[in-house]
Amino acid sequence: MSVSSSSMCGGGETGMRIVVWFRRDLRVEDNPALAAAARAGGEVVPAYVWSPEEDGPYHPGRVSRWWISQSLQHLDASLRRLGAGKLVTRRSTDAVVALLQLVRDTGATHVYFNHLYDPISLVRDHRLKEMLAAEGIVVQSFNADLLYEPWEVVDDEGQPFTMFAPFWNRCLSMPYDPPAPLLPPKKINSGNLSMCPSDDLIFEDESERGSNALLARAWTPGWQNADKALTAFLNGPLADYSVNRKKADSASTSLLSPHLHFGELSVRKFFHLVRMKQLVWSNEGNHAAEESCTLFLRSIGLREYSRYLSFNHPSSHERPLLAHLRFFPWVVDEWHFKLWRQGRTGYPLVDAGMRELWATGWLHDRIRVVVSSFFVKVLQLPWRWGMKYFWDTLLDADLESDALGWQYITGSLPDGRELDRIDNPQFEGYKFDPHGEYVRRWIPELARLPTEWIHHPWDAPVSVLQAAGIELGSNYPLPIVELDAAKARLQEALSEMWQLEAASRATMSNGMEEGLGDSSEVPPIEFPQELQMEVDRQPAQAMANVPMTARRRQDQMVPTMTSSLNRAETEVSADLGNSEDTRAQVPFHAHFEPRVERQDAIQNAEGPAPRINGVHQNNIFQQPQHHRREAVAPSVSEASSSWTGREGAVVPVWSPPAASGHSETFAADEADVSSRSYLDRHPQSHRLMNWSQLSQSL
DNA sequence: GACTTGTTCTT
DNA sequence: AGAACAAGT
Repeated sequence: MSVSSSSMCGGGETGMRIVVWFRRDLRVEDNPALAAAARAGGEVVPAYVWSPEEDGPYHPGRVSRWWISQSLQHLDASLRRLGAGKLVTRRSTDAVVALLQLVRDTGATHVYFNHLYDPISLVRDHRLKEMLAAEGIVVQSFNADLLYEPWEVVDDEGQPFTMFAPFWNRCLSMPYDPPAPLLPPKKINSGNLSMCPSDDLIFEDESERGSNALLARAWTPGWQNADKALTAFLNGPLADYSVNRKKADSASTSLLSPHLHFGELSVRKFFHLVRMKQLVWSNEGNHAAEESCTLFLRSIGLREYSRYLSFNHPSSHERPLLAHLRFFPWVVDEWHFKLWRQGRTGYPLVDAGMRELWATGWLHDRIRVVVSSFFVKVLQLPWRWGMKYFWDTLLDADLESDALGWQYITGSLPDGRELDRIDNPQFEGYKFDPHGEYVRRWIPELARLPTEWIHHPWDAPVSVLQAAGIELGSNYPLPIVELDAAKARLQEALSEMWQLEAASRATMSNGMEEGLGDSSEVPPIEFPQELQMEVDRQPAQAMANVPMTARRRQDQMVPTMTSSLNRAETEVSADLGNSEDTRAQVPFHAHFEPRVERQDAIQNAEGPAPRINGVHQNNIFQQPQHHRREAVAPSVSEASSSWTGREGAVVPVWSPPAASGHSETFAADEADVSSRSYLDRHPQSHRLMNWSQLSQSL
């Protein structure tokens, strides 16, 4: 190594020194990278790098940042208890650079970390591995996040699955079980890190402090708390999950997703414990409880599948998987987008959901489907906007899961929902919220409306509305888009989509050369201003420890009470107490627009609305998959054949999935030649993570 | 017991 | 839309 030992903060004796790089695996238990480091007996340098600029528009939102900060404190305390010095933290615009620096600072000889599967991490980790290897550092990476690595789960022909059901069936019938969870290491051998510089990481700014303090009332990040929550769920709501999961409030759900997202909880431990419960209940003949386990495991399966999909189709967070969807003429209407975010669409269930999301950073899975389906099918807004808003506001924001969810809703999965069938929020309302309690909790304006009308106030007799103190169009909006109008518009849009698709096919077969697709690519619809505010537009300064706010949306500001019990006690009573003032709880930017403007907007929506052709007019040509066989990158095929235990030195590297029956219809996000890097093939990912900027800072 | 008709679910 | 399932003829 080129660094002299005198400059090393760890003392510099010639032993094995291992940097354990924590990311979204903020736990001590069942953490393969940490366990391997502890077992190796060398000195362990636990490290965390905060480099949000790398994530481009998908850098963590306020609530996520709050969670990280809490979780890191918890992790640090745990590590110290085990004998580790301290969690070394670094602030950088480039995690790879920061780690190289840390390796030099500490004289580390090894770097261990656990795998991630989002497109940004796949590329970054691959680069890290190459650069460390070039410096003679040993890199080992591990599976901590999944039951099985994506490349382990393939169909009978050895191809990746393109549908969830067969994927999950295969996971459940693999010839070997997912590894049993590891216990926390008994002792971590620490070098002397007292001189090793750490940066203070700042995850919130002044304006966020108040809101964040409220989060702490409802959530306790940290792996040990995650473990407690897990136990509570397994012994409590799990048994009734199959009966209760339809209810819109969160009493029946596990509330574990933020813990899972940050890796505070090991899915494998989770999986094994649920399976044990299932076995017990099965033996007892408790059919409902057994079914609950099956259903719950399925939701773990969806999480697995989201990583699987992201690995096999790295652009699935920005481009529809089914090629024809790229021609869908999304309606670019920022006003509707705003009304949706504010919970002012005139459809009570949708509005209640959006207000809960804003207020708490949480939404029941069913309601997520309702609001996103409304977004995509009734408003026909670009799905990426909705996904980005979810990303910014959800406490469990997770790029892979959210991409899967939105692709599902958009009809971009071979086994997803059809795009052309509009769900009726009124019917869904009576399904998920039969007594209107959920709506009344989040839309106090409607609190006095009888259940009969609660999900369709526009049908209510004037006398009923008057008695309830509701004046539609002023107190509470009329539907911003009528369902019938939406259906008609959707049909139009779909036929336009098919026409464009056919036209592109014609162009393609008209003798354009194959493979020109990528260069003429039309970028996806830009995010509107409101969604860009969280991106730091300043040129990033290395090591600058600035909070990343250039222009910030007005913060979420309602107390965060996620357990419905808490909610019932505090917020409801507060809401009902003074129904006049509760508007203060409704998210809005600066002010409510005057009524007149709203009427305009409604008319506007029903008349010709501004549209732009979704994406890619010229170039959506599916790459003919000539290279199927040789399409697997060497490192991956090596990995899939030699991967037995956890001790891999293999970093998952994206490689194009070979064609299977379905991938004919899949968009060509994974064009061709295997020898080129993922980045060469994915110009959009360059854009996403500002690759050029990162390269320059090297 | 083979038919209907209705309901729920789909990532 | 279509499959799987339930409950009624």
